Amino acid sequence: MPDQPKYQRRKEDRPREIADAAFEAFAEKGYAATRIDDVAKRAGVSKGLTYLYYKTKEDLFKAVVRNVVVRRIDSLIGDVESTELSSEEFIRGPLLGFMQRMPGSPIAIVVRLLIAEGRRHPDLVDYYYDNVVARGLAAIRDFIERGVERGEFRPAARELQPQLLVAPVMLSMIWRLLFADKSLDTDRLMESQIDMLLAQIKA
Amino acid sequence: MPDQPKYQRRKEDRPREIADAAFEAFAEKGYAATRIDDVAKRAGVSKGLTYLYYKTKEDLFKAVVRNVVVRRIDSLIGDVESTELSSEEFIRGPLLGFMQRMPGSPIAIVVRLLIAEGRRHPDLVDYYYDNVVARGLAAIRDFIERGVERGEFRPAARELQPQLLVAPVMLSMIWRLLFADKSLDTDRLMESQIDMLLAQIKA
Amino acid sequence: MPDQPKYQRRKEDRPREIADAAFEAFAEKGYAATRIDDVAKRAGVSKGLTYLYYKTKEDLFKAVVRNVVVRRIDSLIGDVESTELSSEEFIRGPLLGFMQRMPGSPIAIVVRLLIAEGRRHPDLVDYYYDNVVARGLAAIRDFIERGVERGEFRPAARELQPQLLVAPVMLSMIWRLLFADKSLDTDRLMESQIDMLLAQIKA
Amino acid sequence: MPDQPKYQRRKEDRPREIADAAFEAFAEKGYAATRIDDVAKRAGVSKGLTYLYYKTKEDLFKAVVRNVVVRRIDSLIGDVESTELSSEEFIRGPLLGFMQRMPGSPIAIVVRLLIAEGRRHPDLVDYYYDNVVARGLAAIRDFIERGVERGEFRPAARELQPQLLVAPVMLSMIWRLLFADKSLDTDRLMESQIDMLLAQIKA
DNA sequence: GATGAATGAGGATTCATTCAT
DNA sequence: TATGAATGAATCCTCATTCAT
Repeated sequence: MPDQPKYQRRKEDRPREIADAAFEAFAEKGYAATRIDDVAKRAGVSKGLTYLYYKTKEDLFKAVVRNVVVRRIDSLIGDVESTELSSEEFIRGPLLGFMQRMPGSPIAIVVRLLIAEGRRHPDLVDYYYDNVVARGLAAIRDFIERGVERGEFRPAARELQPQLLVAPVMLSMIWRLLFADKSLDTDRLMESQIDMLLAQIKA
Repeated sequence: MPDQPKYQRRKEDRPREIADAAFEAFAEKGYAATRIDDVAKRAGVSKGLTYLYYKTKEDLFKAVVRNVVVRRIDSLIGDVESTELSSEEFIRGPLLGFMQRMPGSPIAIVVRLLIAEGRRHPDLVDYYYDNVVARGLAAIRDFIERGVERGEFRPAARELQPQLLVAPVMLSMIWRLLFADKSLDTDRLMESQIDMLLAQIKA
Repeated sequence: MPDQPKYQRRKEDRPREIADAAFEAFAEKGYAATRIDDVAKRAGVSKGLTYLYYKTKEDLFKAVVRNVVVRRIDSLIGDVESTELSSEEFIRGPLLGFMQRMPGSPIAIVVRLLIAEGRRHPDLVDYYYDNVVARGLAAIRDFIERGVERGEFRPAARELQPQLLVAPVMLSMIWRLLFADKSLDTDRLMESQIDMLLAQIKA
Repeated sequence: MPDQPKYQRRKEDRPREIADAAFEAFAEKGYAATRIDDVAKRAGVSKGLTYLYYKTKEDLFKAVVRNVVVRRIDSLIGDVESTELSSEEFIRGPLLGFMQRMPGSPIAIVVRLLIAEGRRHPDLVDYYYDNVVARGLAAIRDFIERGVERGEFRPAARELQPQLLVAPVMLSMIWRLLFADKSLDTDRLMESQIDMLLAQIKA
């Protein structure tokens, strides 16, 4: 197809296209090893254009993280909140599903990027904490509180550290990132954790 | 004689000194941002000498990981194995202590390095898996088996995924690496997990 | 109609407007450090339009120099020539005034630009020499000749190098460009020089 | 001559060699148009080595200016001060010679560089002012004072602006830099100026 | 063995210039 | 004409690696 012009104007889409390409590249190679040239090539764009939308490589990195986080986290959390199931049904159903999807989601990759580069981008870490971690933990606490009020959970459930629910998700993420081939039934891991937690807090 | 060196160092220690310096540097700045010059300076050695012992920066990185892993893991695990307590006493005592020390140990830093750079060093990841993960998991399995045989644990304990014990350790590691300042009682997290697990498996 | 342009500008003015904007920019930052984008923004015009009138940045530079030179030099010299004063009155009056205005005039900035970039634009230097320097020197020579013929100056005045009159102007220009803050009474400098010159050549 | 090793260690000489090469390059092309690569090539050195001695291009520029100034100005001024001639003999002899050498000296090139780049390097301009301009002016004032005390100059000579002596030097410098080919007898220009000045101030 | 001066490939960034709209 | 998105060559600077001493 020799008709493809090498010069196209698509102002609207470029920033997202470039950020998406950058996400792929960072995911594959990490921040430091990714060359802007690579990103541009992936996005089908010249190196210079990247700089039109993102002043520096660091800017691009930040955009990528925020982008992925805001775009995905809302949809993930959104799924969870719209429910009228009993607490246990909800946990064993939508919540478990949500948790099981995390290790394969782009969030996992963002986590890796943050672990690798977080030191040099404390504002990004803060952003991630505020928009993902804090919100997630709050959601869990609210959910437990509601369960207690409904009489589904024992009052002592309020003492539960929400991170106990997150821990197997975290381990599964890291496991997959590092040992993709070494089998671990991450789904069952989370189920077991939920079993244990429910045994503890059910009324 | 002003030509006398300030201090006499045995040549045999040089490789280790360099690797230790490199570990510090990598821990502080990450792999990419660490310059060989930094490492040499930290080790009190010239840049050229570094290359005498480690052909490339990558070699040095690998040596660092292996070094830290073998040197520390043995001592950490060693502490745990020499015991004649009951299974529960052991878990609540030495094992818990071991787990609680992990997030602050060099292993946590190695984990970060592996997460950040693992993609490009699959052999390192394998090495880490074999020498840390696999050994750790096996140790847990052996321990449970012994508990079952002793009648301290229910036979169903054999089905337990050892990663359930590791999960809160993992989460605590990552939490500290990223959110050092955002308080989380990681000690209590691990205790709670152990409480839950014991409730599940105790005879 | 919101589509109506805020102000209507005649197309014929565009080249001059752009050149004026470029003059300002070059004056402020120098040739190399001036971006075409800056010039366009100053002119209230798009970058592309600049290229419609000036094929390259160099073209623009040349236009700027020629522009400023022709537009200003004529007005400056014009002020001087229309007179019927005696030679001494003329020198101490209009000519001195003209000289004293030079260091603050755009000519001074063109001089700086030529000094900085002249090497790469010999044609521009020639242009400047022909249109400013040669004309100026000739005017001085003519003036002296007239004074001699009128008996106001001694015949030996013909031997005078016109540059003696220009020298303090030159020094004042450079002084202001470089040492704006280090005070020098440039007006008095030129007066003194004229005193000395007149003492030499007066009949 | 295939024996010339491409790898030579001459730590002592490098900085000066590089600065000298840079001086040449800046003199020829100006600051902005000079590539570090050019400088390195001229110095017979790799690009990287330049950065070992000069952290940035700007540093190199500053070193060049300071270098040239300090190295040359002292020798030039030194020639002048060691004398026991009468004031007039001194002016017409060593001082005139000194002035006549200026336009062809490296100082002239530094002047051009400062005029071109001074805006962006105010500290350099200050340095130049303090080390060249101020010292030069002070020397002239001292010299006149001495002449007055000796009865060789009239007391009114103290009112003379030293810049009157410098003006033809300045003009000659600029003239040569720009109009090398357009003849001007700069030597005679300075002689004439000295004639005029002496006529004014001689007792 | 040690040193650190020297090399040079590699990558971020800028900006004059082009061209689809 | 007029715009400004898009291009890509050019250039600064870094740093792993080499090698004369």
